[in-house]
Order: sequence, then structure tokens, then C-alpha cells
Amino acid sequence: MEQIPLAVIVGPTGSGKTALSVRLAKAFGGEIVSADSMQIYKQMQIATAKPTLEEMEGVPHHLIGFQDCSEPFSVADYVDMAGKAVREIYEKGKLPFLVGGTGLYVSSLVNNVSFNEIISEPALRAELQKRLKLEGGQKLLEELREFDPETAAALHPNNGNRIVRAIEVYRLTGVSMSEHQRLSRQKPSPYKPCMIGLSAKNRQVLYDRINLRVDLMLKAGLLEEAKEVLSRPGTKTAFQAIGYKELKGYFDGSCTLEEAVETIKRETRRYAKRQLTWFRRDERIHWLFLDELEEDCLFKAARRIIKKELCG
RNA sequence: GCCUCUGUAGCUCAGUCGGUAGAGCAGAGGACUGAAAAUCCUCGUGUCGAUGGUUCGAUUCCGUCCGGAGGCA
Repeated sequence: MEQIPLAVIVGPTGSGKTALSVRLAKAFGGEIVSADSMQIYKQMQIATAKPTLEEMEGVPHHLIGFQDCSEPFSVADYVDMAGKAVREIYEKGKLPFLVGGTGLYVSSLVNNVSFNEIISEPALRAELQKRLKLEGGQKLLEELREFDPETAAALHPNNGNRIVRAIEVYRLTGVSMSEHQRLSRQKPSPYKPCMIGLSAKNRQVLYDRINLRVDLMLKAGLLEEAKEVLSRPGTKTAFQAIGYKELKGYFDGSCTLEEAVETIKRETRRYAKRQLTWFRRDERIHWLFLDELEEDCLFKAARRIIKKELCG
């Protein structure tokens, strides 16, 4: 089976993925498919650092700003949509670029995890959540152990969400979570990925960029955007975005603007750290460091890697 | 000039009735399959301001010096 070449650019927030990927896409005649769980929303621009039209420089971008905050969205939807987008780009004779910082989305697509059946039931989940609150994680974890010892062994009693989900899966399908995971990895990936990771050797360099970017977001009108987003209905998922919920305290007077901004910066830094943890374990990634190479060299190095792996 | 308080982890501070010390925050590492910017786990050695003295032994007691805060003049 013919494999679809796929250039993948990952890295923590604030590492400069957008600028680099646009430049690469122009050099290769490519199009960009975003792998970002928050840039999908229509109403969220500034806080998600969504690329503007100018920043896109005419390069077509997919899966950005198409979803309403009040509509649910999941990895399964993502893999489905992104897979289609990648194939279309490829069939047009262009090189698809997968660019983003949501590790789960990237790996699910690249490794072709299949989420075929619809297995989610809000009522059941709500019931399990209620039980989690009343009976505690330990109790549910022991229940899970009876039909899925493998997943139970990997979960901590405090990680309620995962326990609930694992029980939900079994109740709805009669198949355990661990078995589902095995089945979802059966099909070989149709992609031939070339993965590039953008980061900084010195963590502080990345943190300085993040702090600066948050300040710029404020100047760009983050407060107004936050008021607007917070006043509308939104799903739990959409409201997880960093940059809005942290400002609630300022709006209702329980903290100063300065304190709220510090929280945004700190949460963003922690998020970047978690992203690094996620990406570091993928050995296919070629890492480039923005505090080691000038922007031009970074671009050339990335171009060389992609040429070698995808065009050679 | 005198008096009082104070100096302990990156920060804020506990504490050791003399046997070289621990919380919160910050930070670091990790996990991750339908909420993932979420959720969760693990991690604390630092000339206890400097220097003399007492002591088997001082971060702890005493003296001196150097920072910092306040009070009286």
C-alpha cells in the first residue's frame, strides 16, 4: 500500500511552530493541518494564539476555527477530520503538514488509532461521575479491576476521569478498555511521517517566550475576548482553554489583574512542560532547538530533514 | 548614637529545650485512547548571614562584625 508522506511539526506552546511551518509549507508547496485542540474553536483567537491570515501567508490551513464552543468535540472527531484533510491535500499533489501541540491528537493520527464505533453515553457517564463523588475513586477502581485488571493496574485511585471512562467503555460495549486499545492499534498507519520537534535546550528561554506572549495577548485584547467567550455557552472542553478561566477571578473581583495574568503564565508554562513530556517519548522526532540555531538555520535544518525523509 | 526584632531551600516562613533541618508556593521528572490547554502520579542537602568562643559536638547558647525592618533620640 502506498504511504502518504506527512511532515509533522510538534513542540510546546510558544516554540514557534506556526512561523516555521508556514515557511516550510511554502518551500515544499504544502498545506497545513492543525493539531491543536483549542484552535478548532471559532470564538477563541487570542488566547489560543491562532494564526492570523497574515501569519498564514497564503498557505491553506485546515481544522482551525471551524467548531462552535458549545459543540462537543473529541479525539475521535479529530482523527476522522484530520485524516480526510491530509488525504485530500496529498491527492491534490501537495505535501501535507501536521502542525500542533496536542500530543494526543498528533499521535492518534500518525499512529492511525481507530475510534470507529461510537462509544459514549452522557447519562451513564454522569451516573458514574456521581458515584465517583459519593463512593470515591478507590471503590470504582476495584469495580473496574473485576473486568479490566490491566487498565485498573495502570490507574491511580485519584484519577477519577480515567476510571469512569474505563468503566463506561466496558459497560457500553462489553469489551474492556485495554482490549479496545489493542484493537484500535491493529491497522497499519497509511502515513509515512517525518517528525520534527521544536523546543529550547534551555527551558528558561521557552518560559521567557511564553511570559512575553501572554503580555502580548493582553495588548491584543485578551480581556475583551475572555469576557465574550465566558459570557457564551460552551462545552467543558472548550472552557478548559488557558487564558479565560484564569481571568474569572479578576472579573468578579476576587483577585487582581496582575494575579490573574501570573496564573495564566504559570499554567501555560506547566502546559508546555507536559507537552514536552508527551513528545519526548516519541523516538521518531528530530529535535531542533530555537536557542541553538538562528531562525534561518532552523528552517534550513528542518527542510533538509524533510527532504531526506520524504523526498529522497 | 542607643534599644528591639530579624537573617534557614529560588520565594514566604516553620523548627532544632545543643546531636548538621521541613512545610507551602515556585520548579523538575513521569503517565496519557472519545473532556487532553484536561486529568493524574512522584520528587526537598540547603556553607541554617560571617567570624571567634563555650562544648565531645553549635544552625541552635554567648561575643563581635555585616545585611534588613522598626522604635527612641
